[in-house]
Amino acid sequence: IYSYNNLIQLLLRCRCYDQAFSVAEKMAQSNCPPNIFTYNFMIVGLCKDRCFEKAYHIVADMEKRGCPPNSVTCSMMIQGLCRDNREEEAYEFLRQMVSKGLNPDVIAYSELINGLCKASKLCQARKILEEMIVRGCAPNVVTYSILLDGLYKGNRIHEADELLHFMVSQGCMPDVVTYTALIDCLCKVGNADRAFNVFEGMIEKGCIPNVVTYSTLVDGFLKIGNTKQACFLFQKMLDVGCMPNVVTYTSAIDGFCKAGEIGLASQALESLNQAGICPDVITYSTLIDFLCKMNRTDKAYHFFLQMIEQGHAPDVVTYTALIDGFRKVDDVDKVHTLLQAMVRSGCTPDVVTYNILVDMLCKTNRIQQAYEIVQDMSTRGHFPDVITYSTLIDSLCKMYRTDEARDLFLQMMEQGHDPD
RNA sequence: CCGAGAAGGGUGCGAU
Repeated sequence: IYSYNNLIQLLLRCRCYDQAFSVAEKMAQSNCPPNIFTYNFMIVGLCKDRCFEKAYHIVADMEKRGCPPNSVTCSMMIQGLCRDNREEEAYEFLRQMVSKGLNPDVIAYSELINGLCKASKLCQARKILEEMIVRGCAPNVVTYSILLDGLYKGNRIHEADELLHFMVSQGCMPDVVTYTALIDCLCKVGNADRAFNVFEGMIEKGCIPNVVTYSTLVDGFLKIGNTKQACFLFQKMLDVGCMPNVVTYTSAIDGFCKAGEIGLASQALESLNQAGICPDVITYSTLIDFLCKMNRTDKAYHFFLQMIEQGHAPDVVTYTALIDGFRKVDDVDKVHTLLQAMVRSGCTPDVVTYNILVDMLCKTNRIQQAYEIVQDMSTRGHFPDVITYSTLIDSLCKMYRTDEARDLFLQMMEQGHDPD
């Protein structure tokens, strides 16, 4: 059975589903029938490739063949469905499992809560928390941290505070992830100083910050322009033997660049290389964006070619940063070349890319073409946001076409976008 | 021999 299961896992990793299925079929007919691990391996593979119909089929098969799904099966299905933005279906699946007498465990519930939180369905997520408690499944620190992070990111700080007290009252102590989520929340609202207090508080309580905690704080301080404190934390993490990773370095490079501390930025880039850490697509995009903003599109393009050489595929953000750079130096040809290259490489322009094109057309007095782009983006499923509208409105106002501007303003509100 | 949580990059307007 071990050999069979290993083989199946290997086949699934190579996406050879048919072969994996036929091995499982052979097992079923041999004197070595598939066990729960065999089935769960198959389900995790299928979910990763969004083949949910096949996965459902296996779950049904398991019941028929006397090897009913367990809570691992359940949580993997929920995870897969949630990653495909099918939270409702995930919940339905969980309910079905419950009705068949299977008690989902804390991980299955946490998966569902995580999926709902990531989809900003916080009220539903809270309901699941209550539901699991009613069913006698105690949430753990992971469950609470998921919900807390969701509430923080949804700016529901007060609710989060209450939940934090509740979790502690249930004897569940915050861990490094719980603290880091809170620290990130404070940093994101520009309050890195309070985040730092939380950081000191967690140490006092014996909770050791890790590389994510430090990276969060370094980024938080850089985002409010406190280079000094960011450097202090960077040094502190080295002192305590916590090694910065590609995220820490990239965050530092971005922050230093934006603060105009070019010396520090190149130092960080050098340290990254010396530490033998591989820059990733975000590191490259950060550098490319900075160079573009300095009007050094030539250098930016050089990094763009270099990243491809190094085997890092540029993504929509990389292309968009470059496109923005080239249009700001009025290199319209390059903008079009890049757009084509982007689409050819399988990168779909998103609302930010479109907004740049809209702005480019507006600023060259081609409002009509800008409107056409907005039409086009909508048909491709990218709907204009408050920035698209502001770009058009600004340009119309500057041309004294205030009636049109007002119409757009009203249209924007009708579409549910509050003016910022 | 199988499953869960936290950190980094791109777009508009803005005083003289």
